[in-house]
Amino acid sequence: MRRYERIARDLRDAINRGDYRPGDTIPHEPELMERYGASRHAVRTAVAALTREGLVIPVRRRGTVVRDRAGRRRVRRGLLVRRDHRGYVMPAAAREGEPWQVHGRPRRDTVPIPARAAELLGLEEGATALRRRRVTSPEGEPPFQLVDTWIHPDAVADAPQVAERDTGPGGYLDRLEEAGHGPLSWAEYIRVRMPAPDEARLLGMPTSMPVMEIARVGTSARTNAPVEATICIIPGDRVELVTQLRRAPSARWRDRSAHHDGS
Amino acid sequence: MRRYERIARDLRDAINRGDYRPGDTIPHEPELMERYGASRHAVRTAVAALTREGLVIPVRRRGTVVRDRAGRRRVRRGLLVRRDHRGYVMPAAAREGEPWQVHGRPRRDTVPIPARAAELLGLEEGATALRRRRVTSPEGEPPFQLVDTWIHPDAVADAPQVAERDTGPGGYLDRLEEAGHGPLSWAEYIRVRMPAPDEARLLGMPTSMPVMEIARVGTSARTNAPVEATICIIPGDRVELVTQLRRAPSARWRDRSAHHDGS
DNA sequence: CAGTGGTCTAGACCACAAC
DNA sequence: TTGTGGTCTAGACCACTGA
Repeated sequence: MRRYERIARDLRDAINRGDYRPGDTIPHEPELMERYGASRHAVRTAVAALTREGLVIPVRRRGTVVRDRAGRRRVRRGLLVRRDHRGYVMPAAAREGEPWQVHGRPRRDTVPIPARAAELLGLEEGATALRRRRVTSPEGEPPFQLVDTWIHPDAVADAPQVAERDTGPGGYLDRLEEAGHGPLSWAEYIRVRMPAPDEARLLGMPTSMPVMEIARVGTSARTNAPVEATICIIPGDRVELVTQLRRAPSARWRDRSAHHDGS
Repeated sequence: MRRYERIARDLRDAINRGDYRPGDTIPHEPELMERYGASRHAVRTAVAALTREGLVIPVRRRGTVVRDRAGRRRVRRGLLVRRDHRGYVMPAAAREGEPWQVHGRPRRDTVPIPARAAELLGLEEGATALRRRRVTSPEGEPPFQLVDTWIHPDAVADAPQVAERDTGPGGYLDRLEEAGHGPLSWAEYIRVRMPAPDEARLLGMPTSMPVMEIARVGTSARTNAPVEATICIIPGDRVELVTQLRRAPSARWRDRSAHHDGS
């Protein structure tokens, strides 16, 4: 067993035993170096392993903190866009009636549009667009998802209220639909990738843990072009998509009583 | 710009320019150390960055090889289990009639069941079970998916032919259904994680790139318990799940002509 | 301002796997 | 046998940032 493996194992066991609880810090680097007679590199390699596993997260000035692992949420995937009583699209992970909270304060900025959002909206990379950004989770849990909503500049021109702080009853989607783009239709794109540093920071997750990216693009019924894109980033250890499958008509089932053996 | 960033940028540009083509090796470590006057650590950090991006993959003895990036496949997700003319479940990524190939030779082993498969089949971890393992891709492309099929030991007892090399017409699923478990019903579970070293090796991908894990569990109509689980691992840069969404009945659309503003 | 993160040097040894 | 991967030592300096 390698030295860093031994250090990592000891720390992992201690965390799993509860010697260190969520929010506690594990011993800092100089102490681990002394305790194991190891170089800083070896200690850092050990802690990096725990970080990749999502057990701990380094926090500047405080030390390496044991992460609150809230467990995996099963996200039931259907084919429906659900909207809550205010008209906002419900998080796919939300159970009916379940209270959700916002972490920090939601942002509303006009920023240079990154490659992925530009691709989804059919824009040039580097142009600026309106972004709404918020971090949410089920009530009482650590951050679950980072949600960015991008609105196409043309659509903002059609429905200026979508750029306001208060988008009015039913939210920005109703404004877009009223402005001649309704009824919107949506497609969903799911990818796997590593988080950008700012995404990881906002989600309280290590950059070495992958995320699931769920992008939903709303297309105008009038122009048949994308008008809004919502990109949802979820830490990989927090989510599992679940779907009940049906048997396709071609997926025959022959039971043993019906034994005519047709090719 | 950090030294390793500069090295990484130069190599990235050279690869994108086509100076190094898929299958070529980039200059090896001693040469890069000399060319940039950098330590091995700095050079390795630079190459590690390219590896994370999926541009290159280290191959023992050959060097660091430029990866054949076959691009992302859009996997249209529906709710149906499709089976081909032989009765086998079709890869979700397969287009109708598209030829697929197998990489290496399919394996059929009785091995200790890992945690994930045990969980899906409701077995104790460490017990042994029958695994069929194969790596497939669309014809002519590098490995796309690693598919492991696990069959519950009880189900093997019910339908011994599923453990044979030739599982007969319609494949193992027909054998299970004939043995009294039909019609099977399936659920699908999608997760995000980092690959195990052997998974990464079989898929020709770096261990620092995430994978999408798509698990399909078949449940017996008779016992109402899982009888088979198929776990499909796909490199994160090769796949995108796509779903067309429908509007839920509650997701009202009010057009501007119908302006009665009902709360 | 302490304790991380990140970068960097200049060495070392062993394992592994493909050519 | 060669060129990786991986591990390790023993240093160094700077940046960041939250208590």
